[in-house]
Amino acid sequence: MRYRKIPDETVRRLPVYLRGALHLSGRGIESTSSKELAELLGVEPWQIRKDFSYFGDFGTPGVGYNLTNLIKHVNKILRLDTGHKAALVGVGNLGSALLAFPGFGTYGFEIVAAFDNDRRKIGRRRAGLLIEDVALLDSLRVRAVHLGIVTVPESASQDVAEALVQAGVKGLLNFSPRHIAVPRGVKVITIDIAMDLARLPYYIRAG
Amino acid sequence: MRYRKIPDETVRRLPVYLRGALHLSGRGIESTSSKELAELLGVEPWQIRKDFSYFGDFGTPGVGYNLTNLIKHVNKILRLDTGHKAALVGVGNLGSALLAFPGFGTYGFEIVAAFDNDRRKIGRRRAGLLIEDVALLDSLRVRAVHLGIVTVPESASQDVAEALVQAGVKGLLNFSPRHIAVPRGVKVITIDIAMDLARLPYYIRAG
DNA sequence: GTTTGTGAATAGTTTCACAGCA
DNA sequence: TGCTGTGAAACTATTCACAAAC
Repeated sequence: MRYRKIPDETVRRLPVYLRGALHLSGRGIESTSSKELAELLGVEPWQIRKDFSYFGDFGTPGVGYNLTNLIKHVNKILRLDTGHKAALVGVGNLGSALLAFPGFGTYGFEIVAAFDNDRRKIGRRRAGLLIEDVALLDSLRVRAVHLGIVTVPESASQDVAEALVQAGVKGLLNFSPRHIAVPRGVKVITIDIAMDLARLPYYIRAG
Repeated sequence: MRYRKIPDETVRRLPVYLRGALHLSGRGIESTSSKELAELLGVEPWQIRKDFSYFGDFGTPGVGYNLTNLIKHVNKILRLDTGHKAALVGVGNLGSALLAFPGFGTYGFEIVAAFDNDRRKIGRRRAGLLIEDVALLDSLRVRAVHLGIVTVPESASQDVAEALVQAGVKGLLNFSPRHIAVPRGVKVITIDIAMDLARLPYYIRAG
């Protein structure tokens, strides 16, 4: 059935399915089933079918899902079909690692700008990208960059986020361990690495 | 009330509260309220109170929460009170960044070993830590290391995970973009950075 | 026979509203 | 008065089971 409200959890899982579909497709496979995809991704088949059911008929009963078709549809739903430019702010250890990280290309992202406030870094290059002065963040508006990756220290992340929003950025991937307040219409996803590690010991019983 | 089943979502949020409590405590503040903590962390006050209610009486009605007490209790619930040793496998860009990352200390973690399979890296140092041969992962057992951080390429992560489990590791923080299968009793938390970024465009309307 | 798509049942989580304590 | 702690209500998500499609 079409046009029901899409659960947030479904949106969270769609990139997982997309990753699996791209993986299989990259190996020359043309179609898959919810069972096969579920096994690959470590999820349940009915979850996949249910999630896809919110968006319409992806598959063919008795046969499965055509991968090209599946990838095309999920890309469209997630608005990944047009490609996206991102700017990274904070070229420290983590920032440098992300600039060199090939994984963003998988989903059609390209980091087109890097900023820092350190005079010794500005003007240099990392992973082929010129490091610009963070004071000149506003140039992102004319460059049509709508995504920002924040890898600055905790103490600077709110200010940097505000500057990015000021420059027209609509989505932020925040690696600093704190909540970032943004206006309506801007979405922040925070990855707090230490915090994720902090959940592990709870699940380790009688170790 | 004590000893109800603790929702997974509550366990996921406890490190957030801990982070907030540590932040306030570090500024010399002695007590807080669910309202103040909620504002700091960008969550709702009743959510905090509800979550804490699963574990017993943390607070004082009319007053709030004593931060020292709160931190001690949450640390204990999350089993962070004893400290944990972690080993990192894969000293590439991301791995190197994580070795230098100070945030793990916040929750009592220490990375005590780093491994790679690259002959040119083995024997060298990163962030003060000797890079060891991944073939000698088994030494982790006698070193009582129970947590592993996996920053190897996708193609190697399942093998590395199995070697870590073989060496007695009970919890894995996986940065490779794929599902890792592990035996019962071992917990994996996967951070797929590109995938998190891939969710952003969906939430950006009329941009 | 196989696999999808989905209502219905079940399970889990969030939110409310307020009693009770300091 | 102010703030916690928590049942109950409202909401959301997962799981099942099977009819329909190939």
